Amino acid sequence: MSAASEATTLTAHDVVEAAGRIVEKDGLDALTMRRLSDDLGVAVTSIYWHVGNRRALLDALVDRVLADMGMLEAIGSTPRERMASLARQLRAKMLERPHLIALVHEQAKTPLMFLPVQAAMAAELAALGHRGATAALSLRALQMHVIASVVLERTIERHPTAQRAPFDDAAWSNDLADAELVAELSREPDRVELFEFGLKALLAAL
Amino acid sequence: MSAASEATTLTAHDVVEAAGRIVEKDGLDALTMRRLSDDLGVAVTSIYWHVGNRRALLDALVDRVLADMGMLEAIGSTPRERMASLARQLRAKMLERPHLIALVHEQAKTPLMFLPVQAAMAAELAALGHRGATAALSLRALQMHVIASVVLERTIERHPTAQRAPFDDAAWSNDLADAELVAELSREPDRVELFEFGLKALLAAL
DNA sequence: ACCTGAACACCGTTCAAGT
DNA sequence: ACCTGAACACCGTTCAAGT
Repeated sequence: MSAASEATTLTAHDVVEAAGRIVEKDGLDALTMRRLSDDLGVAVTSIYWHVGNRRALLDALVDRVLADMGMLEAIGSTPRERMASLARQLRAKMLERPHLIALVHEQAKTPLMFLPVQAAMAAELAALGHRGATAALSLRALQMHVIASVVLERTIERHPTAQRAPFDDAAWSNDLADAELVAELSREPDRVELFEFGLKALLAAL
Repeated sequence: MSAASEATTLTAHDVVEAAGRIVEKDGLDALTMRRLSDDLGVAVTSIYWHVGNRRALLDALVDRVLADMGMLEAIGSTPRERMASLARQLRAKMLERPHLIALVHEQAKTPLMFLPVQAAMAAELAALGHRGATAALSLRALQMHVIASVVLERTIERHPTAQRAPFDDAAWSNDLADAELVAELSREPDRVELFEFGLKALLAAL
């Protein structure tokens, strides 16, 4: 089931699979047509026969990732708890394959990742008496929070400590200086705490 | 003052300026060393003498953008109003040059754009009785919201209507279907409304 | 139907050579 | 100190040619 790269003829599916492995392991920049053809033990040009071109390959890859997302289950006793659990699960799922979700985001398909939980969240919102345009706005705010959390998390991960401030001292050298605040801001943020803070605020605003 | 591309010898500053114009106008992908050298009427290789390489050029460009951000002024009578005004102004400033802030974000320097307002926001938080770690968390949540808003806005702009759902029908074909919600979600979101919703929720959570 | 090699126009970058 | 052209190793892509 796993050793699929046999001597049998190549399929478009094989190409997308191999491309997915490259991106997941070494990032989008590592996915060149030549590297891909090498991994498949085939000439560069046969890739083009199967998937058209690089752009089409990325489209197919994004579709594959979206299809792999699967359904999530709301857990908790109150509507708000259940919505929070959905948001947390979606976030966790996205963080599992950072490079691939970066690709999805680059292709502006991030909202599609939210679809599997949209209906479930709508049910919870209905339980709170929200529907129509109001429910849509809440849904989108939650969606934006989850996506933002993942996108920013990935950014932090890429460049671990690039947080030094150029005009830091100048900006803070006034009477209002709060030493503990400044010290805290110079540390790396607790991402989970930050995610939970925004999540709680949004749910409370419903 | 503007016609600076005279016959005088080239400087690193000129190179960064020209690069900024290219990115601002045609996006990051349009910035190639050869295009840049053409714009400057110079051989490709002299670029390398002045700025090292492409990576260093991008770093310099990011520094320039960050330095150009300038200070903002808190407007409003209550601390919350003043913080909201700062967030709105920062967002507006970032949206002025989408391609350049995309570059800043790609280089993981987005948090640095928040520095000019950080001290001002800290003062407002102090007025609300928040300081230290609590204030830092609030600050970061606000920061995340502004950045997320801009980053997502840019994504939407790039691919105007790529929001069709593959398993849309299946996901929604249950008894809880809310026709108005579904219709609303198929429309483009009102970005300002979405931004204000999250902003209000975060400020209320303080 | 599937795969290949040769070729093209483009990259970023290096380096010896000019003034 | 500043600028150049030639050259290198890489890209994505096309196309005529093979089986």
